Amino acid sequence: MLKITRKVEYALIALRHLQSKDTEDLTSAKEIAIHYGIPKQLLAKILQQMSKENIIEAVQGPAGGYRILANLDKISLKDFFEKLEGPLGMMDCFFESDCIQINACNIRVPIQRINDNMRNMFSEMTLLEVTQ
Amino acid sequence: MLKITRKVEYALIALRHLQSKDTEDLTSAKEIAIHYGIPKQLLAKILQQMSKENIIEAVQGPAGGYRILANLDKISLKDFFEKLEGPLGMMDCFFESDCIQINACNIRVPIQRINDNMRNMFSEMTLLEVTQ
DNA sequence: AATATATACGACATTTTTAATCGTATTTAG
DNA sequence: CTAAATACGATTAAAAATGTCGTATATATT
Repeated sequence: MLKITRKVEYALIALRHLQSKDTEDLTSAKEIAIHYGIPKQLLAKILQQMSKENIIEAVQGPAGGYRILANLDKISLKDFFEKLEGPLGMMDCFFESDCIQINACNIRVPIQRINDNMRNMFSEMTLLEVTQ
Repeated sequence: MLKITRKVEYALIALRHLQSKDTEDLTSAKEIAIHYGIPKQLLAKILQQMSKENIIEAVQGPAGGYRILANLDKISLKDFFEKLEGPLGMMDCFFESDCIQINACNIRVPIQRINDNMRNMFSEMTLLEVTQ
């Protein structure tokens, strides 16, 4: 539990790789996939998603690829996680209304507190801190 | 991602329930299971595990049940999570040696840093804060 | 214009993890 | 002796995460 997904892991690896290149340089999904031993199609989709979220920029056609678009210093880890994986919550009941409990759940409030701490923590870290 | 498991959730609900009773009182798994709509056998196992970890105490036989044993103010959330779910890490590579990466992983160190922050956070919160 | 190589993306399949159940043994109050 | 509780290994079911397939589109190069 409390794990990040491979998706986020691959995204971070790719970002860090792009970060190490010159600003205008394009890097293909293939290059990154081979370099780090990541399934190519899977990585491609993740890069596409980051492109949709305007974190990176995609250029099509041969000799195409991706490069960093956003200012990574301006994106919090919390926002990054939520762009890729949706709302951040330690329990599903924070998003869905179909709570299993018959009686009022007795831990929702305290867990909410922990959750807020976690969100704060990730709000205070930027993507740049992780990728540089 | 970054979710706690049902196991931990059920454990916290049960602890909070026990916490609300008199110190010497015994409460059966059945009572808690019915009260909160939790599968009884599953909850029983979780209570047994907490008993093994000396967080609660079990009394067998009819009219048996569980009551709180440890000082919940002395158990950090980190320790509690690890007692139930094993070592806390955002990526598997912190425990297992079979990293998928061909080349040296480029994000291990930065992720380690995030991970330390998370562990610190949970180290500074006690079980009592969640269950009272 | 044809070709090769790149991104784009929905649908499907597989694998892993989590959650729940089953069956049986043991303990003990009444 | 019996009923009601805990103890626990083995198995099954469900859910989530991970990976693959197939096809469409864009574009630089020849």
